[in-house]
Amino acid sequence: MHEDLLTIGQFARLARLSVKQLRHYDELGLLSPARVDELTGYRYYRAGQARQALSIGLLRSLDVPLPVVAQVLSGTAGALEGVRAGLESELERRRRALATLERVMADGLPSAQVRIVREPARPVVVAAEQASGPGDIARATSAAVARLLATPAAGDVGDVGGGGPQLIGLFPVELSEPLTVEVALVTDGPGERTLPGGSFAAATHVGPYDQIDLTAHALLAWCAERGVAAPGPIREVYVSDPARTPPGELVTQVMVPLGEA
Amino acid sequence: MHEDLLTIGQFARLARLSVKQLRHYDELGLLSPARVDELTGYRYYRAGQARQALSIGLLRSLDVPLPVVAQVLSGTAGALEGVRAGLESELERRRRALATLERVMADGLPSAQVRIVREPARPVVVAAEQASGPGDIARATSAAVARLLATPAAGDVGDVGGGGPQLIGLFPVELSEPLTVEVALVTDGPGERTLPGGSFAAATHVGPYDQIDLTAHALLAWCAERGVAAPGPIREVYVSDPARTPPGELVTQVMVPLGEA
DNA sequence: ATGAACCCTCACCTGACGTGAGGCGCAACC
DNA sequence: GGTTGCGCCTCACGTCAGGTGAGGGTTCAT
Repeated sequence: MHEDLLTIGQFARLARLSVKQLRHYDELGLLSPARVDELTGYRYYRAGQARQALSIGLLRSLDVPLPVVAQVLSGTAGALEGVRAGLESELERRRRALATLERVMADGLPSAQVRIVREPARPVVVAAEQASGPGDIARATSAAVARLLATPAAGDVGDVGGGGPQLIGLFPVELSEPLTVEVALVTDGPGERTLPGGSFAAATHVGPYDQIDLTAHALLAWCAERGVAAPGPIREVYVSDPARTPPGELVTQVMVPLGEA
Repeated sequence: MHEDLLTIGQFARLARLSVKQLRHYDELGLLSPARVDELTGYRYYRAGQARQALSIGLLRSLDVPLPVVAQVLSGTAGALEGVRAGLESELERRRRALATLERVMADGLPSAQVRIVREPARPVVVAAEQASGPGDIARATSAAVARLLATPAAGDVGDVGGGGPQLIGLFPVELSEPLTVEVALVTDGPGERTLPGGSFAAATHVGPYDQIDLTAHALLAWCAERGVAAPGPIREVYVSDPARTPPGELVTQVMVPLGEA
């Protein structure tokens, strides 16, 4: 009687999905067969359901998770925006990861030359920013820098070595949340805070900012092998002017505090 | 006695890994503790193992899978190349997916205007290429086009409408492997093969080639709702010259065969 | 001695299916 | 009317790199 009903295999070919996918979507209530034989459990679909099935396949090929697909199919507007944002930041993260991986392949696992330096305490003004995870540190840092340089109090800044204002990034050693990134700007007069001095293990990073992890890891390995745990945040001193230097030649001092001595 | 041994928690802080990760790596044999208390099962690590642990964390942050991390740490050269290639193609796929998703968000789920057209049989020369999966179709197609246009037999080509040589892509409806993509070039005289004519469901795609899926899905939905299964490969007729048209304005005819009638 | 912090194993959860086992159902052919 | 072969069913387990929690033992400092 129901000659316009298709078995799951026929429908799968029509919709370019696997039988397993269709069963899974049925189980989730995302696409229920038009009829299910109560005795045998056989699923039967109408040809008209193929549009829905194809839409699921299309959205899945765009990496939209099934719960969001369900929202889209039920007509919820704007359900895709969160997915889009997530995919975009994931894409950006992967872009950086690939570039860094290529550098690791060229240079080998990082092993920087480590020096011990002594730094005086410095008066600074700071801007803090919360990062939602390790992958968000890059965004948080540049946001903090922008806020700091836009502050009117930044008029009284030092001009160390003639290289423009001296910025120092401060990053917690522990990656557990909440992750607070701080950027400090060295001032001439007394600042709102004093960045403590002391001795540091330091290494020079040459290359894009998003590959600083390589040098930081080498530095942390150096410290760890000596059983030293950093008593404060890792510092990055931005030596080059990113507006005038190509990313591959940017020079950054990376420093791990060793103590006040 | 062993005062230089660290508990798993201390070592985890030093290496910026979670305790769970360290236990997992122990289980996999990737990073075994220096000593395991036989009575209590407590794991103890040497500070010197931190470099290894940090390297694992670094490579994991670059999306290198743990088995490959193990190879790298055991000194296998070139172990990363396969990973790099995989990450690169995945990155490219995600780039396309994001652009397509943004178009879906702007235009809604695809619903193209479908016409029924009749096409004559045409003499053609063809180039075939294997694709290793749905994500590889773009590469395979452009490889086939390049091979076809480099063929010396392409001298006798038609110049339909003055728009240069007429290329037609042929893509199987089923996405199961092996996936063979073919590209046909219409010739004036008798070709090596004859592309069968018949009636087709056709829709016009405007936009980049990697978003043709949108129009194809709309077309397949149209066919599926009428219970029609394509008896041959889907055709794409490239109307615009990709060398002279920006990707957003490229025009392509997408056609699903309906039969010989 | 006691409490806090630390550590152990075991078991189950994530997403979106793929794979395979073991067992019926269905259509067609002889 | 039997048989063959394919299609369909459910159930259970694997993927990957861990996270989460239960329930219980250990270590260390008061």
